[in-house]
Amino acid sequence: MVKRVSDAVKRRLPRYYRRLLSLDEAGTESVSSKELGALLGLTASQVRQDFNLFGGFGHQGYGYPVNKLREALEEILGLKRAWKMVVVGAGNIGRALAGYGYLGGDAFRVEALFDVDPAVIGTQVHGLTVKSADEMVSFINENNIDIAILTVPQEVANKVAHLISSSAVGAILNFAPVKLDAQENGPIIESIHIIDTLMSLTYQLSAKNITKPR
Amino acid sequence: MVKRVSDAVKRRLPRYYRRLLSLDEAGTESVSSKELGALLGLTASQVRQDFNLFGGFGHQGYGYPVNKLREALEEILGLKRAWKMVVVGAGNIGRALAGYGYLGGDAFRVEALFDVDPAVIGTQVHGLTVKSADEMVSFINENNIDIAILTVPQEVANKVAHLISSSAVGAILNFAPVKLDAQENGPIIESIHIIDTLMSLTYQLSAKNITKPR
DNA sequence: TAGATTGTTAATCGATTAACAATC
DNA sequence: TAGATTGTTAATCGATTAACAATC
Repeated sequence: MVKRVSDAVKRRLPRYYRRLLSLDEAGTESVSSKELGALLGLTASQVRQDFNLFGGFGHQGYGYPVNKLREALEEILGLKRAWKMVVVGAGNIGRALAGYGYLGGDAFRVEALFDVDPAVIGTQVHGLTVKSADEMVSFINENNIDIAILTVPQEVANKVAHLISSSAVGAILNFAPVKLDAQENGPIIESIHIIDTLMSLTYQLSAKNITKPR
Repeated sequence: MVKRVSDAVKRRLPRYYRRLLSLDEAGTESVSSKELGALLGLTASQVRQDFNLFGGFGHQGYGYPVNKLREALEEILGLKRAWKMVVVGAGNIGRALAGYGYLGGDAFRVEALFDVDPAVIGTQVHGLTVKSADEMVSFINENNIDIAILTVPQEVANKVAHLISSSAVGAILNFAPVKLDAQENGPIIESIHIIDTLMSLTYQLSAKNITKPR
């Protein structure tokens, strides 16, 4: 009954959720596929196709009940429970993410922060004491960590990712600007390449200047 | 002669570039579309199609000259010049990005960091003195800033984005978890929604457990 | 009821993959 | 030369859009 969920849909689900959350908080009772599509830059068809992958949430002539759909998405996205995370690498980005609180909610919790630098180990970051990377794998396993956020320098990213993959962690969120080698039966990997997005901007800015100089 | 570059290609260009850079630094002279595709998880066809959008860089029977292709991508992506940036919002992520240095290179430079909090204004972050948001637009215009990195709380993100759009900035890199309203003839906007990527992970972790419990 | 809007099938569009002649 | 690999056209695949009967 459950159809295949494409990557494109997978990426849209959080966007639907965020918007439905804000509609719900604003007290909106229902929303049509057309309205929601307009808010997100999608067609009404696309919205309906997407929601129908997970079941019929709408009512003809009425639209979708905001609260009910929000709840359903919360369930689908796994936001009804808390997820335990560790941050690996206490550099700029790592330290920033260690203070991460989810939109006022509590789905994501950073339980520990690791580094290899003796000068950094033992220091306090957002109420956490930086731990030695030597303790990482055992900490992940003993504390049932779900997600490891990888913010180490690119030179060692794959080495550290391998180490993480030897633990029981479920997923890695990678911020290093390298492609991590996927492991057979290893953690799910998603990457955020900030530098790629910056380059995409400079590409567009450069291309723009060719056709339409400012 | 230049064909339309799809969003999918636009997102692959930085990945090609990063890989070619590391191949070049490793002294590799040539790479075939098959080899490069394998390194990036793409088909050889796709690699050849992509490069052919920008001209014939390859040689039959030989492949692509790494250094020449890297140079070409550097040109295409606009990395031969420096881009001036400001960070708007001196919170966790903003402060982290203010210390941003590009992969040892010098294409991206953070020139200033702005905030509205009087307690933060005037403090030092990575060698920069946090400036008042009141000075932002004039600073952007007087210093020919190319890119504004937006790291303010979501509640004010669109308001601040509007303000930024009233300046001469070319692009906004948005980290706030909201969709920014696109402006007619306004800056190019790209967003990095960290929370969306986390939700995509928990979706996958949840879906995984339904079919294959651990 | 009449109007609105869904769920779902069919049509379209675009991106990816395959194929292969050209040629280094 | 023979083998390898490109550039490019054609085929396939999948995602998006359109259409419309069902129905609230």
